[in-house]
Amino acid sequence: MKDIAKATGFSINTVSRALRDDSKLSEQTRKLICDKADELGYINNSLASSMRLKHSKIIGVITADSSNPFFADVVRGIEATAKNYNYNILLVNTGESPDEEKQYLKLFCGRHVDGLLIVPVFDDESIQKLYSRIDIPYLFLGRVVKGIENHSILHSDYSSQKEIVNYLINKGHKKILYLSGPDNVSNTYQRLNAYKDTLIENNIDVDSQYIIPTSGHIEDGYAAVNTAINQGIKFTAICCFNDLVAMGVLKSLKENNFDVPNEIEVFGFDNLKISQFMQPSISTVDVPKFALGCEAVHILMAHIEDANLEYTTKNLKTRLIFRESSPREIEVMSNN
Amino acid sequence: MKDIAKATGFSINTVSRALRDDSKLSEQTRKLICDKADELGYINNSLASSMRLKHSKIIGVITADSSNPFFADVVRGIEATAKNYNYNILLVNTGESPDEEKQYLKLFCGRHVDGLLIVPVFDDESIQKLYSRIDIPYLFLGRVVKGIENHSILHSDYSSQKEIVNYLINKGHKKILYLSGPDNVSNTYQRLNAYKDTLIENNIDVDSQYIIPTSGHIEDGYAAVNTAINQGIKFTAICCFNDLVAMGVLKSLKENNFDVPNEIEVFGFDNLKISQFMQPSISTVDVPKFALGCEAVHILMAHIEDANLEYTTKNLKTRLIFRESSPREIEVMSNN
DNA sequence: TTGTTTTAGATTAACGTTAATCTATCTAAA
DNA sequence: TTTAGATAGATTAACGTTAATCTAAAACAA
Repeated sequence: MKDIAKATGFSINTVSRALRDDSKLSEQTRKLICDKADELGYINNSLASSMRLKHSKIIGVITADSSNPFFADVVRGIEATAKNYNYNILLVNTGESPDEEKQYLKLFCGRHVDGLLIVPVFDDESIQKLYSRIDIPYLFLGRVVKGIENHSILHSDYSSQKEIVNYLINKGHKKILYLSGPDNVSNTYQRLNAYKDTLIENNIDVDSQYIIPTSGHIEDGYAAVNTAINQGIKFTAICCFNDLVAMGVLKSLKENNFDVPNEIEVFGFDNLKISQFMQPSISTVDVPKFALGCEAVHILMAHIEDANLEYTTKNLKTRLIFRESSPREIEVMSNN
Repeated sequence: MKDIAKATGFSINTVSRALRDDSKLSEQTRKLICDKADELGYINNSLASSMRLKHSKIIGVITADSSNPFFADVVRGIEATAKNYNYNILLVNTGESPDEEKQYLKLFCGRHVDGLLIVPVFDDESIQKLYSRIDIPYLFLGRVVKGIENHSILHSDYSSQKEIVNYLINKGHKKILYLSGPDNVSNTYQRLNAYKDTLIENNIDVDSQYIIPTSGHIEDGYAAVNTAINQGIKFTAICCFNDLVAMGVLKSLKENNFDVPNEIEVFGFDNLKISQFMQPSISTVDVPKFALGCEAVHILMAHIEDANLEYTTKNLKTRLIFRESSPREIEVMSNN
């Protein structure tokens, strides 16, 4: 800007105004300055602007793992919507580590992002304290943080998982394997509890052998089922923490010559795009991932615009999707 | 910092030094200040620091689509490596649009990122001009930009694709469908040229009917094969621009009752993790995605540290991976 | 005692932008 | 002719941090 001022003879401030159409400078002056700016390849230094303006037009996104297709979709939603508001996103991954989460939280505060969208880990007291101190608007995506109410935007984990288990039980399944999710993630507990509760409500014993923890990756599903089979555990259906796990499950089942769905039915969770391309295609819960990201930005923006706006937790609708790995028709199982 | 200064009675500058262990203040003073900083929950304003320091410790990443598992892996590599250098990344997606690329390029320059890692679109003159003006170190990932040499870090697209086609021809295939990639991407041309060149070298006519453009998504592969079959095109092998397309191909083939690989062999590209979990598992080219990201950061850092370092293009090694969709054994085809 | 060195900390300018406030000039109405 | 009002642009302080430079006091040697 200094160079432009020097080159055009105007004051540095007049240049700033011209570049922003701020005050009514004469069209002639404005044009002159802007042309010179183009010529010199001027690019506004947004560090300086942000510092002065007290906002950065950036929203910080702390996700667990953006290479996971689930979060990737959420992030796409965030990005697309943020762009409409003329915001950019700064994206980091915690890999589900509370320490990373804390570190990035501070980083973003220091960079003065205008808002924060977080896929948080579940259970860590010091994080709670950190959040209580943060004066930037923030929202949790698809998860809940103990002790911090009303900052989440959720998808109905508990009820969806219940629906699945109920459906399988109604179909006659009694031996349902549950491949659970990673440790420090609220969805894991909600889904697992739904599984247990539903069994109990239907007078089926909850056998801890039938609950296998995974970290939610495709190879975990593969390994878990292999192990279960080797241990001689008998089952006629498998509920997976997510579609990725279900994909691994399918491979193990195939290698062990189990017919899906006729011998074993498989249910995933999330409705990743690939799931419909698997053979067999995977029955699952459609979680509105992209919409979750969009909605989160909308809500966050409302909080950015009005610092006094009260937080409320929102719950997004999901729906079961029946595909080849566990088709809707009751007949399939009634034959057995 | 002002508050800390006020609270402790030291000058604002002494506070700054204490917080950075900069000069040798007495341990007592340092401790006093740092404790107070903790108490007040002080977080360094990195906007101000960056402005003063002339570096941001951020590297800007412009990717085509980070929800694509390929780029997701690359980004993971970038992120992991950047973290070792104590850098953070600012991630944006262009969706293969030259305009977006230009816009983000300016954005990052304005934000004074210390370096730029870009998955660029191919063919746009104005972008060339932009790049020539940028005074921030930058590298292109896995792609080439016309007119800007030596800024790329590549994987051997042309030679890998040739290897595949040669392999299929040697197996006896003459009718090889090629599902090509998106329009403005250098890999598309390199792979397509490899396909054409190899056919010609083997005295097989290049029939334009056998080359079907896709935008590289899973549903494109599905649609393309459906169309080809409906048009009555006969083929015994399909080369896909990438694994995603191959996955769509597999579904179409299955629905149309073609046996893979006995009737039709399928080859992908990229070696996504999921590819080995497909049924049948997909033969493909292993592109070192994560390593590409890592390597890119290493090189970029070298350029950040030494502005005069000369750019050279690096080519990463790939290798063919034979799986069920096109197994290695020659016997498979020699029966036909 | 004097002078030199060391230690501890303060003063100040700067990074690039913005915005409140101010000044000068021109126009037009009273 | 005088003056209010509009128009065009300049001056200046501020955002939060850092670093070069400076000052004061203490420590030590000759």
